[in-house]
Amino acid sequence: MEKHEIKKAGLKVTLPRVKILSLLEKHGGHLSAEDVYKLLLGEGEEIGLATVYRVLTQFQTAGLVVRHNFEGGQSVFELDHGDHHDHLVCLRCGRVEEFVDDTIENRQQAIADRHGFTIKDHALVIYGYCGDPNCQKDD
Amino acid sequence: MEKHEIKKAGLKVTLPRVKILSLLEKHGGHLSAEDVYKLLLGEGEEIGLATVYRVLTQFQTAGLVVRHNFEGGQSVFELDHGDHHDHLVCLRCGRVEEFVDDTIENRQQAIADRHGFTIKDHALVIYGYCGDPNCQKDD
DNA sequence: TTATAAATGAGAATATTTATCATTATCATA
DNA sequence: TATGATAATGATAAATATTCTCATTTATAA
Ligand SMILES: [Zn+2]
Ligand SMILES: [Zn+2]
Ligand SMILES: [Zn+2]
Ligand SMILES: [Zn+2]
Repeated sequence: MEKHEIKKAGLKVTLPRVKILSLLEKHGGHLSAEDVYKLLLGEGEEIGLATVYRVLTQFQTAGLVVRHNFEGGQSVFELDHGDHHDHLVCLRCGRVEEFVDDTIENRQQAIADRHGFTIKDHALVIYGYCGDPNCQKDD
Repeated sequence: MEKHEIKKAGLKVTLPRVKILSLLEKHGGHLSAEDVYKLLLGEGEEIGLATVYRVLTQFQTAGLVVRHNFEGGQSVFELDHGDHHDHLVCLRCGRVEEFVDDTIENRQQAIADRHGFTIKDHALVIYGYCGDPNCQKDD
């Protein structure tokens, strides 16, 4: 239940927080702050955009969600299920697919070691055209 | 010579374009549009920020520079020497180091194939703390 | 040299995100 | 359950990054 997760994160259980977390759980995908805002408005909820940004950032700090900075404007957020993954993003339709590759993950560690870096995070995004015929046709 | 590269790119050879390209060649590193703007102002050049953005975007389109969207606000630009590479970014001092790993590059292609994606581009950024003692100490 | 088309620079406009602050809601305690 | 200290909210302003507009200047080919 959302309330428990929010409490566990050390945050007060408020209506906006419950609504945002529920939406992320229901939707599943990768949503921008504005997406979340508009979807909640569409559901008849009263919420402010500033609150959405604030809460998403708090959820990120608490480890409930991850933020991704794909190309093009807005950050997107998704629930953090603890399973790190990287992304394929379609430049035509915006579809996002997820993947993990242990070989890549391991190579990154080796590279960081060689450069004397301590890894805190990483982001691998493959941009391209997804399998949809409309996205594959070149113009 | 810069003039030739600009002409080759199908762009008129103008003072701002030559200055920006020279700066990128001289500096070598990863500069934001604002960095470029301020460095040129510091050299006594008269140039507008809008022109810097415009020209960098044109250079990117022409394949003279690459744009990277690291975490935290501004895009950064570097000369495109045709040698693709990915980046290590220090979260403390901002240092940027470059690397290429053929294994990672190949794995990406395999992943895209499996998902039916046609790769157009990709970005791999490893964030962490670089070797500098000031950056390694945790607080 | 001149005409034409393109480029520039200043500032307005847009887009995304964060900060401010008066009001409201939460929740531990009584 | 009522209360009050404290934290959260939402409207709006502000900050940040980038793009657009347009009058003026500049490049280049004839
Ligand atoms: Zn990964
Ligand atoms: Zn994902
Ligand atoms: Zn790469
Ligand atoms: Zn680089």
